[in-house]
Amino acid sequence: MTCGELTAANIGESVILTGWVGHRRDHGKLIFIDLRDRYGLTQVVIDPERSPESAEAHAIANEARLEYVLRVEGVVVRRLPGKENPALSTGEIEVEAQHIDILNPAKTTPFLIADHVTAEEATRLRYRYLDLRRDTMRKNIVLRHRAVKFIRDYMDERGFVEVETPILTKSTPEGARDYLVPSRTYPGEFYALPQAPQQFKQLLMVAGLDRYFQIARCFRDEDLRSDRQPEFTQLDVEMSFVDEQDVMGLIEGMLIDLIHATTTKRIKQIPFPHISYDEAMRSYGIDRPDMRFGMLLVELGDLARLGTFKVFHDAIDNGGMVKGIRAPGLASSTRKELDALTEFAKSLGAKGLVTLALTPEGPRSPLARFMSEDELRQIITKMGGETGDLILFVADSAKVCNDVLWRLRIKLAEQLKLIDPDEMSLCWVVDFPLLEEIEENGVTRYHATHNPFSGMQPGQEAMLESEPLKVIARQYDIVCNGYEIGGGSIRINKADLQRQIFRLLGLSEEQIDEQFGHMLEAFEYGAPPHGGIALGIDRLVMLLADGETIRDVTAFPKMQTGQDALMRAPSPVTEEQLRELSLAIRLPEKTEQTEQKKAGG
RNA sequence: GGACCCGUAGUGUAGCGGCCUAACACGCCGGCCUGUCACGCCGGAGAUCGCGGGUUCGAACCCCGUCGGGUCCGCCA
Repeated sequence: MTCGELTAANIGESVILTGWVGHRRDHGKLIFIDLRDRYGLTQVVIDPERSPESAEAHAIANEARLEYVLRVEGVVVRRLPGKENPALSTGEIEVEAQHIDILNPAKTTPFLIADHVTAEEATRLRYRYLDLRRDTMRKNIVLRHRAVKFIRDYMDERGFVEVETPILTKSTPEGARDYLVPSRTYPGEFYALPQAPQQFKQLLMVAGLDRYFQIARCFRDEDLRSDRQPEFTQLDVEMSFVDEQDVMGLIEGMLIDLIHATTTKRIKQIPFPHISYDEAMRSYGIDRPDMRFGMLLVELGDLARLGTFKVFHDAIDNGGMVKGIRAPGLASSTRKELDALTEFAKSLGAKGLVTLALTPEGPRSPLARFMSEDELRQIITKMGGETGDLILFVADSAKVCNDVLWRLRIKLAEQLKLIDPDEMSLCWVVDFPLLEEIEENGVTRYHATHNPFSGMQPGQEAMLESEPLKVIARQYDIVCNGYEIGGGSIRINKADLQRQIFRLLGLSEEQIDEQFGHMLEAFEYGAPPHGGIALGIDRLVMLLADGETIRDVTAFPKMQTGQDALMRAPSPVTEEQLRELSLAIRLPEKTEQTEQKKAGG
């Protein structure tokens, strides 16, 4: 019998409940205890004058404190008329205690176990087992279970086979920093924890497994964010003899059903819209557009050349652009509010913000001094401005314009309450460039935007030599509410083409053979055309749960420093353990600067 | 590696140069209470204001450093 299941239908039954003391309301004679377990809350009432046994129960209830573990024997009774609690599923009844055992007392907890009480992150994580007793946290963990269960069933029903791939594997040069595990038997050599099962799943396709998936743990030794943990879980999928539509169709269907099965949220648009990378950057300034609201970015183009406004002209002359965003109803913003927006923009790298307020009395803007009324009107028309709007411009490089405006767009939407919390907006971002140019130690080189295994649009192989940056990948990202929740591609399955990509990425023949020889070799034994996708389960569940951070949907997450506050990891190991692994610790030397500061105080 | 925010009883907050002998709520301890449900009432304990240094007649409050947590950039799909 659980604390969540008793209803009027059980009236008269003798029951035994076990759980934690959630609340205790002591009226001197009468005592009410809200007994809590995973399933809910049941009110236990202790009346000392009901019977000789209940007097004994009363004495024990008198001792019980918050979070004590109790076993209650009693009878289910209907609550007195007018005393029902409609907020509770068990609110029609209560359990009249005949006998109570304290199974275990509890120290006063460092924070109250209640949803309206929140402690600092570090305290919550240090006592995670208490934090997880809270209603929302427990619901999040259960929701995560249901989501993963749903996904497993969905994939299974469609013929996918879940295959476990190694956790101890090989370090590879591309991508994130690896977590390394020293080998005892091969002194000086290391395993690496997988950043993703990418290569294994492709090898499973060569093996003819045809439809693979895995709820896979992945590891990346990079700094944390609210939506990034060093270990995280992916739904990893790979399929043979498929094209982009097959993979996207499968995942789209799964996400729609998953959202409907686990939440009451509406999906803004089905089928999910497709948007090209270029269009996403143009209209949203970011490759993971939040499509729950409008306020698209607009580039002024030649209109920026109207008038004599030097800020605009300079931006264009320096190869940049002028881009703006229209905030409905903000024309009446005060000087102070505009300054705050400008400060925000500056903190993101803009030199400033050019404002244009469309007040009922007419446009108010620094621009007015530098152009005619007619010219200003052209710009307003281009921006779709209406009376009452505030238009904000950034004049800079494309990168700065986009960086500033996509954040400004989100900030303004939150401010204007344009985001409906009951709505989810998903979209596919497609037509990514295969390669991008990055600068590393002063040297520019090519870098795979997704991963080095992504294929390219048919017929573009020749462009790899002539204009590699214009090659479009067969890649697709799935974006939900402005979060990238997954991405994948149709892969390369030909050894020579794969080798060419590695070369373009700057790997020597020796490196290719050493690092990826096994893949290239496998491709020579009849590798089928194949492609797949990986979805970030943590982020996905966070969105389903309306969470602010993936820590809230992870049972035992790490702090931003990468430490586990509960287990106190990482931690030193013994000299003996190091010796077995042929390892010696060489700590970084203290910098002279630190010493000087201390001495100079 | 960098920027910003936070750090005051167990928890969450207020106080932001002298009205502080540090306040409030919840929790904790004691007492009262037979219908509460974030019960109520009365009383009590509990804080060297993260730590170190400085400025000042005087610092929780200002400055510098440092530690811890968070958000972000870099990094990372």
